[in-house]
Amino acid sequence: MTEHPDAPRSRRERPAKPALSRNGIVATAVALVRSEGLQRVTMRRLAQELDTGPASLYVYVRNTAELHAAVLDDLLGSVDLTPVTTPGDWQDRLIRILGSYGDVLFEHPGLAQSALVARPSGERYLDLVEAVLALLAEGGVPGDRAAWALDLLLQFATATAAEHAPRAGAGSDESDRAEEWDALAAVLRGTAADTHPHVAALGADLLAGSGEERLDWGFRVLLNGVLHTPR
Amino acid sequence: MTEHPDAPRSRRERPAKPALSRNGIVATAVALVRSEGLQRVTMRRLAQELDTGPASLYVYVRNTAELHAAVLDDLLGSVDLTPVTTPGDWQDRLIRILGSYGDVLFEHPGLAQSALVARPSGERYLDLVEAVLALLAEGGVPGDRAAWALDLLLQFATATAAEHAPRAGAGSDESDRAEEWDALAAVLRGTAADTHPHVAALGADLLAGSGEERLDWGFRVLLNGVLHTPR
DNA sequence: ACCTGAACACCGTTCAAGT
DNA sequence: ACCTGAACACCGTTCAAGT
Repeated sequence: MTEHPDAPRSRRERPAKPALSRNGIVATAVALVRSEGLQRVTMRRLAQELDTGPASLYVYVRNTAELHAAVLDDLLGSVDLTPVTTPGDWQDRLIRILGSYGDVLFEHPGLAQSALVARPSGERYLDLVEAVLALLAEGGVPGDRAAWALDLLLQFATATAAEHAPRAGAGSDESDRAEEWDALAAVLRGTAADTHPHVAALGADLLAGSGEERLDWGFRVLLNGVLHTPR
Repeated sequence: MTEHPDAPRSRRERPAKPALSRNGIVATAVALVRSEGLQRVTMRRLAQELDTGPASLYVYVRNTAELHAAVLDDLLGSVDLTPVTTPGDWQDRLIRILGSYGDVLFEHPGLAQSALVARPSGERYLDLVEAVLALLAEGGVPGDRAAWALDLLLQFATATAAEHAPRAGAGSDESDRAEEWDALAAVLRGTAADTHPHVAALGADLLAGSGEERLDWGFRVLLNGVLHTPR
């Protein structure tokens, strides 16, 4: 109303520093996570991006854990929930949704790690929960089991993604991971058959299979298990 | 042989600074984890305890992740593996072993978090793996399934323990966790039945049950699932 | 009332230089 | 050859003081 067309001409230099707000902070954090990865999204770095000091963020965000939860909830917006209403086997559709959830986390394993410790509870997360419960109900899973099955399924997907998080500290990556895998394979090969017969017998089979195959099998194990295990 | 009885009398002040070694470093780290918790066992703090600078540790330990893995493997020595050779139902015995593994991790959730990212591969871990595989074999689980079931079972126990890890940063504790739980309960109560009918229908049931009950049920779900899910 | 500079109390890791 | 002081490049969080 009484707003000047080009109002406060004070000290504004280029892109105009927008006022801080929780949404703005989270949105900037999401953009930063997308472009540079979670490791770089520290309170200090985020503050710098917003052209302020880190202390200012604490007016809108309780701590780093809460920030991560908010970022994750935002990213969860890209989970494909359409299989809820698609025709076909309910287990396959449920696994497709969980797989989509897993995909999001696989791109940000550090967030998966956070999610394990501080479960998100935002809008998008709630939508995901609703979708999973809807399909479990469609499959005839009793309510009391569905409640716990939900956690089992999401925890499995989350933990599997978290396994790929970079270890803190010095930048490692593919090479480190491969090295680790080789080391583990060597340990297994070197395991004496007389002290660890079962390990020796299975040998390389213990490491067989792609992550995707294992994930899919794990989901089916959980679903079959839920169907066969009353409380 | 040619050792002087009270040899190098040089600069030694009281408890005699022992020479550094990988074992000594890990043993000190374990003691420190036991007495002060993982959060306090940083490279710097550990070096201080050993009366040297942090750089010296890197002669014996590649990085923090490796140190954590070594500490965990040591602590795994207190996992009770006796149920392997005890009479009784194999599933119950297996769950007892997994429960004992879980107990160790529950005391050090931060280590559980590390274990998720950098799987241990030490002696004690191998003993645990052997025990789990032995019982799966006793239960008639085919080898190819047992190999993957092993990971599923250990990952579930590990992830469940990791959930209790303290969020990095400012010291939180019981009160923070209770607050979080209340917040989640409030979100569930406030969930509209028309947008999220299944969430609303289950309501507080979603949070029902103690951690122990859920853990036990989870193990049984996994075992039943494994028995019913070929690869 | 709202915001934040500056400080507090730390980190992991590396590497040039010492013994 | 082995070890390490000192530096590099950071952290999260708080709070007294400013506007």
